[in-house]
Amino acid sequence: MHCYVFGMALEHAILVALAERAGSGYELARRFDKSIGFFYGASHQQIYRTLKRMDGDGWISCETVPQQGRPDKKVYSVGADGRVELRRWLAEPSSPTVLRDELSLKIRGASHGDLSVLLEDVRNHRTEHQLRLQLYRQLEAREFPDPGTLSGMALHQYLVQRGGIVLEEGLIAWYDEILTALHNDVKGLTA
Amino acid sequence: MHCYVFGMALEHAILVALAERAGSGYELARRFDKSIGFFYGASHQQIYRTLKRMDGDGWISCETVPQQGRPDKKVYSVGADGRVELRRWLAEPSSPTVLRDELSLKIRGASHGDLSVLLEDVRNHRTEHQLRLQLYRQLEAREFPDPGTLSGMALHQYLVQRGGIVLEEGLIAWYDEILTALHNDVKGLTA
DNA sequence: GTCTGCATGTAACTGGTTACATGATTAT
DNA sequence: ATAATCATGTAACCAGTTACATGCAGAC
Repeated sequence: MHCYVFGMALEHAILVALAERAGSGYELARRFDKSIGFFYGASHQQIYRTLKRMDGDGWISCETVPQQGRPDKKVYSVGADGRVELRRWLAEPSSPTVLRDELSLKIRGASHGDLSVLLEDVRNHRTEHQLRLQLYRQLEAREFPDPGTLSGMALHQYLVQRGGIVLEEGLIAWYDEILTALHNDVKGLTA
Repeated sequence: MHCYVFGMALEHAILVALAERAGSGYELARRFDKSIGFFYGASHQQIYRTLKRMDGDGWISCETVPQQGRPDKKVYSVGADGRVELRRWLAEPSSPTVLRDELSLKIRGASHGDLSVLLEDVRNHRTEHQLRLQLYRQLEAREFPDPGTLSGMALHQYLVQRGGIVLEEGLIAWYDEILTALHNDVKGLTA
């Protein structure tokens, strides 16, 4: 009767982010809106709370930085214990990918509701993911103009970016398939 | 100051499942291990708890069915109020796709740990998703041999299945990209 | 004067995970 | 004997969401 203890991974996401570059809670929240956050979302409240706990555990340390014209900020950086924990966590088998997609559930239950409203929903999701894909491709072109030459950290960041692109492309192809199939289906029913 | 209230979607997943076919908590847990569950995971404890609440809310009703040689089971089915709620929920804009992938986080932080251990982890994930993809393709071939002729519920189920296939293919392509790139990187460093 | 950005948090709630608990039947 | 499948749950805990709360600076 074995049992893996997964979870509490936001701490590790923050550890990775702070190991790349020290930063404040606010700034981490911005970073989690982009890059890292696309694979691991987190709200600012969650981030502040977790930073406090990690500071208490001695994984990170905090320095208050006064600024002119702006509120003070607390800049956190990874300490020795945090680096040990990061290493430990990296060596651990990672938990399976979790996908939670309400839209696919609605597609599955589509016959119990209004199909045209649902199609509008699919179109909206498609638009959103199309925008995100464009953003990813822009970032890719700007930050990694010559992928063949990358190594180390830059290569790792590039590979994660690639994952985002591949997934978004897949989603969009899927939305198109849904729209085509259900559009034909609606026409077939009303004709 | 608008605010969408998302969440509590397991109830709706169960509503969709029970609208397809009435069933017990145990049986729903089995179904959530397959098909629906790939896009919306849920443990049996969660399912039992939620079924109880939904019964209390009058969305579903329960009938105890005695069996020979097996424990009694409680078979739930969707009632009138549940069907109303299902309709209401279907018309609502659906929450964005949530992806939580620890592995991509580890790739990003790879330089702070042992790369070969991480590559093993990527290989394991690849194997798991390859198996799942094979399963999906088997199901597709068995249940939907002639996709062009589908309509209604069968078409909707097929489309969700297609989403699974597209996503798994994307993930596997990504894992291969990672393995190729990091394998070269490791060789470059040790050479 | 109003909105956006910077910057930090608390409190209440909801949803999800883990561990524990029981007990019969069937197959190896 | 031992494990797997069928079948149901409770309790404690942990993680994530939503709402509320404050306050300054600079742009329009």
